[in-house]
Amino acid sequence: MSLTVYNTRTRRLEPFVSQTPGLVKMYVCGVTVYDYCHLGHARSYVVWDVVRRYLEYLGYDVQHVQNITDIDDKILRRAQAEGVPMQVITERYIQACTEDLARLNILPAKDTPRATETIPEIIQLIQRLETLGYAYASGGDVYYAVERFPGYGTLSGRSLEQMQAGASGRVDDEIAHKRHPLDFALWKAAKPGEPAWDSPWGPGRPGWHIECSAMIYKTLGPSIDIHTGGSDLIFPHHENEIAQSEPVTQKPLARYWLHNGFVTVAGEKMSKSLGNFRTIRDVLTEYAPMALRLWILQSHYRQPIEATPPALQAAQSGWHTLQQAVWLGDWDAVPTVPKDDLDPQVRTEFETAMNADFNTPAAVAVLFGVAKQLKRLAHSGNGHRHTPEFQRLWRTLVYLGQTVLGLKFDPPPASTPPQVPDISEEIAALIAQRQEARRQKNYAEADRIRELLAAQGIRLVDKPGGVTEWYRE
RNA sequence: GGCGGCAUAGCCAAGUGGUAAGGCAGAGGUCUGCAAAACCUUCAUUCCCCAGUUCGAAUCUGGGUGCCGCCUCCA
Repeated sequence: MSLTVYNTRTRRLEPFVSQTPGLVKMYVCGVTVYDYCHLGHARSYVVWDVVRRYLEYLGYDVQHVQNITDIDDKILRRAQAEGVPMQVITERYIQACTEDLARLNILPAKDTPRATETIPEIIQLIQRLETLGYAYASGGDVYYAVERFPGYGTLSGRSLEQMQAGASGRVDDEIAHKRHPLDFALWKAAKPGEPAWDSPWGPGRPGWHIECSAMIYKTLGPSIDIHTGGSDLIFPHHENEIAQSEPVTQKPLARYWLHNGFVTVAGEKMSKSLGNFRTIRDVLTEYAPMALRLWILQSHYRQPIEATPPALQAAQSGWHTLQQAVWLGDWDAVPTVPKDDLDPQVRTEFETAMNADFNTPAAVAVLFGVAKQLKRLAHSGNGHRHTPEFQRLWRTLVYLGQTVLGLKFDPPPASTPPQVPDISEEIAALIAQRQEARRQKNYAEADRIRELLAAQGIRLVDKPGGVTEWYRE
C-alpha cells in the first residue's frame, strides 16, 4: 500500500503522487512573530515535521519551506505598545520560536523566507494581478477582487453568497474602499510612523495573504505538492493564496492541502483571543519536550486534542516506558542506527499506519509493541540482548522512533545518580542511623526514620549493597 | 443563518462491514525486611440514543441528542 493523504480541497483521501518523482515541494505556513509560540503552534509544527520525516523515510527529497511573517498589524501594535522598533519584536520572537521548535526536535525548514525580504516579489505579483484585472487600487490600498475569481471558495467549500450573508453586519475600516465586502488587502497604505516600502501605489506594506503566494513562487515555483497549516487557515488565508496565485500561474498552487486540528482547552480552541493558551516554554518547565511530542503524536493530526494535565502526564509516563526499552540496548549505537535491516514485520505495520494519512497513533502503538517485545527478550534469560533478534528489534525501535517520528531518546540515567550536595548533616546522620538499624534488623526503627524524613519531603530509596539514595519530593 | 467536524473503558486514543490496537491510571504477582524502581499478568460481550440495511455494523442508511470549529486575526 502506498501513501494516502486527506486533501482539504477535495475533502477526501487521495493517493499521494508527487509532481516530480522523488521530489516533494512542501510549504508550511509559519508563525507571525509577535509573541511566544503556544501549544497550538507546537502541535502544528510537530505534525508537519513528522510528515516531512516520513516522506524522507519513503525516499523523497523534501523541499521544505516555512515562512516567517515579520510584518503585520499585531507586530506593529506590539512594537508601539513597547515603544521599540518593529525589528526588536520580530527578532525576539523569531529567536524564541526557533528555540522552542528546536527543543521539540522539529527539523528546521530548508528555507525560511521572511515577508520583509520578499517585498519586490510581492509588489511584482500585485502588479500582475492588477494588470490581469484581479486587483484594484483604492484609497492608497490595493485590494483583491474576489468576484473576478470563479474558483473563490472551492478550498473551504463555500460560496461568495453564503459568506456575504454570514459576514453581513461585520464592518471594518477598509470596507469603504472595497468593491465587495470579501475583497481583501494586497497592499496597505502606510500610516504615519509605520514601516513602509515604496511601491507603485505609494509607500505601504503588504497584506497578510499575499506574502505566502509570493514566497511560494519565489522559493518553490508556480505549483507545489503539499501546502499545510492549521485548520483556521483554510479560510480566508489559504483560499486567498489560491486566488492570488492561480490567475497568474494558471496552475494549481498546491496539489494537496493538509490541515491540522486544534489544540483545545476545556473543549474550546486554544487561542490568544480566548486567553486560554499556554506557551511551549511554559509547558516545557513541567514536561519533557519529547513527552509533549508523544502527546501530540498519540492523536491523529486532524482531530482536536485536549490539553489537560492528566493527558500530558500520561504522555510523560509513556515516554518513559519507550525510553526504558531503548536503554536496554547499546546507547552508543543510537546516533548511527542505519535504516536498513529493520524488522520487516514491524516495518510493514508501521508503514501501513503512516500510509493511512499519517496515522501516528497507530504507528506509535507499533513502537510500544516493539518496546514490549524487547523487554520480554531482555528479561527472559542471559545473553538475550546480544541475539540478532533483539538487536534488530532494538534498531527498528530506535530508527522508526527517533528518525521518523522525531522522538529523540535521552541517554540512560547514570547508574549512580549524583546526590544533591546540600544535604544537611542532620539528614545524613539520620540516614546513617537508619542503615545501622537495618543492619541490626531493627526495622521498626528503620521505618520510623523513613517516615520522619518523608514528613520533611525526603524520600529514601534503598539500593542493593546497603546503599541508600535520597531525593526531595 | 451557511458550511464542516466529533461522540469508543476511570482518563487519552486507533479502528469505515467480519466480530474492539495502543498509552496512562487501576488490580494481582515477581523481586527487594518495608518503600521505591524494574519486570510479568490482568483490565470494554461492547463502541451517545432510536429505527433500518445485512448472514454479520463501532463501522452503511434515516431520525434524534450533545459538543466543537470556520464564516473576523489565529497553527
